[in-house]
Amino acid sequence: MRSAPEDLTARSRIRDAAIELFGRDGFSATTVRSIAKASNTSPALLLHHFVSKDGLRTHCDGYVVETIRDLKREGVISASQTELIAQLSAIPELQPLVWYLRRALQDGGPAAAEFFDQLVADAVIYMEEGVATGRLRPTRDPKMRALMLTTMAFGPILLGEHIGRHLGTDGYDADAQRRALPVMLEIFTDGVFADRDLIDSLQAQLKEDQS
Amino acid sequence: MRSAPEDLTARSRIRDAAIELFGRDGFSATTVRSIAKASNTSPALLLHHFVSKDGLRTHCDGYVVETIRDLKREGVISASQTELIAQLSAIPELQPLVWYLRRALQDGGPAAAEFFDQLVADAVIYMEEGVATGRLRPTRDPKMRALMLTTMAFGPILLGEHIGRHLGTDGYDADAQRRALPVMLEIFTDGVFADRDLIDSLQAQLKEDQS
DNA sequence: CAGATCACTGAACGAACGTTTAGCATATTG
DNA sequence: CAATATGCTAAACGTTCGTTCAGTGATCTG
Repeated sequence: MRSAPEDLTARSRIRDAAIELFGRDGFSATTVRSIAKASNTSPALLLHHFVSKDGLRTHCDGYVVETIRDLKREGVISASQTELIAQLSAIPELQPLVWYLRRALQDGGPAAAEFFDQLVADAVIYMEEGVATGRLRPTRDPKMRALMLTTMAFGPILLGEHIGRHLGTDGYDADAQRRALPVMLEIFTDGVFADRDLIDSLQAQLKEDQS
Repeated sequence: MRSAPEDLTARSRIRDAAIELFGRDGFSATTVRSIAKASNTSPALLLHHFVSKDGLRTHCDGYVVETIRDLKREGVISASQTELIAQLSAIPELQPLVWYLRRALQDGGPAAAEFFDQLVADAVIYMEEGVATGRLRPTRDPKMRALMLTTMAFGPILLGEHIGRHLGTDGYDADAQRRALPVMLEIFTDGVFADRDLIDSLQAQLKEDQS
């Protein structure tokens, strides 16, 4: 993933090939033999290093989570969920990582959970700072807002195929993100609802429920 | 899906079981034998009716798309993408349909594409009406806004597992949606960004590019 | 330099997969 | 009433799956 395959140890070549194939085709559609072939090794060596196919998945999960954490610490990528994936996508070598995360977030499992929770926790802090400096509006429920904004930020990423079909791009790539930016800023600066009836009536009702 | 399994023909029982299992476990993790068992039939009968496992998938795709279209026409569910899934989730018998769509949207395929495109097209119309009546803010790019709002609306649905973990709910169910509603209204009424620097500078730049 | 450890392989195993086949009832049709 | 079609099944086929095994050559170790 970082240099030419022939330079790396067989163990890391297997891991990189697995991350790419698991992410692209899914876990159960990826065979041990296809990973061995893609990494120029043998099925037996794969199991020699990782015990079983499930063991390899667990190893990949841990590796991906750790890599993301390292990239954050090194400042290569920021902790903001809206920018994180964009930044990852901008580095071609890390593209398989994005695919893998995409697949893992949907299929579940501990790696995806840890990744997602870290993202939400970061968003809470990031937004607290934004509110303090006056860049972001305050909210009555910071944790809920961070949670919902994080999940919504993943919508375009998870459905990148359909965005690509509409915009003629390769998924939700840099070009698509650039073209979507104006309406995204529109939405998140001025909102979408023009009148305040909806939110006012809800807040009145919530106050009534409290008393 | 509509009444007790023993009342239906074997053909429809197979189809319903397939929709449930494909949606829950994915296509390649679901076996012909497991579908046959869940529908109280035999693998041979499944292939007698649907030629192959792929044929069954194609049939399910068509059935799901057609069912959604019928429900829209009958007025059981609305065409608004933000409410559609919530309305589908509210009808327990249709829950497998939501799972199936979720899986199909991620895996791709013609059924998911048609479903998604229909959703975006409906959103464009729905929002045009909203702007005309003054309920929604106007936008410079109605199609792009409809596209992005539709994809973002799917974020919480696709990542329901993680929302459930944070809120203690069963995914993005009715309870989770109710609790998220205040911040969602907050976000889509007042926005998130407090100052207009971001959007102003972008618009200035866009104007500059035009000239 | 003997012995243990390590990276690695080809061949094979049992299980499970999607699919085929031959055949059995029960209707429908000429 | 014979003939055809339909709904359905048990058994088996060939393939591919994840995994095991026996063994080879290189490298490290005492």
